[in-house]
Amino acid sequence: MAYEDMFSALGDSTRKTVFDRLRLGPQTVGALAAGLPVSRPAISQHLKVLKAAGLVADQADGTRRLYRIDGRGLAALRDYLQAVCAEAEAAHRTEIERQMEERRYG
Amino acid sequence: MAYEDMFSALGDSTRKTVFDRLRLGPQTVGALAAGLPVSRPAISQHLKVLKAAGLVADQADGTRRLYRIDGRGLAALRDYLQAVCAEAEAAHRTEIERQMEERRYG
DNA sequence: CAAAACGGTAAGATAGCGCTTACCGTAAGT
DNA sequence: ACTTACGGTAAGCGCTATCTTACCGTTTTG
Repeated sequence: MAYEDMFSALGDSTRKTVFDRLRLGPQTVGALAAGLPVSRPAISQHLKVLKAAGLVADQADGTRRLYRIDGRGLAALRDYLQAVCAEAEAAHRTEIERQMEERRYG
Repeated sequence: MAYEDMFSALGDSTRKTVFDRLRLGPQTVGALAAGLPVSRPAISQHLKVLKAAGLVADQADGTRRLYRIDGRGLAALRDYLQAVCAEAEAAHRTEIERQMEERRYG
């Protein structure tokens, strides 16, 4: 399940922080690691997970490697939540309606 | 961070399944456990996590206890993703524009 | 061609998560 | 009042995720 991979990826504290750093713009692995209290290899591993989940994309730039947020994966997750939200809201409305009905005739 | 708790909650396979079951309507703990390959206490623990994350709400009904999806927490998460999405799209647009500029004058 | 910069991967240690069984409290039925 | 149904909590165990250090390949630089 792809959605689950995304949720799981953003569910880790360090990974969520890396993701939020990338919101400021594309970053190299070293730059990301420099601002966090974990080693560079750890960041590499986290980026691998985020990439597998479709939340970030990478691009070679010499010996460096630029990582950026992948808007497509993000949009997919947003659409999923939007759908569930609409569903829940509809269920809530019919529930309210049912209670009104109950009060009138029950 | 509340968003992180939500992501983490939905990042677990069993918990995501429980959540999806609740999309069909309010359910008791026993009913949820009956349809899954884990014990009832495990379901209780998962529901506790989902509740702490603000994704589900519970309501006593005799000795039973009805769990339902909490639309407010869900909406908050959706809004967060919507904001990040808009941000990423804006960044993407300015990036495209920068490249066009580069091609014209660079 | 040598050296340095950058980053991915392997191996291993440790902490935390998810599961189970056992137990307890509370509410409903007889 | 006794029994049954329902569900939350505690204790313990195994597994996986995350971290570290060590190592290697690739690309730029002197």
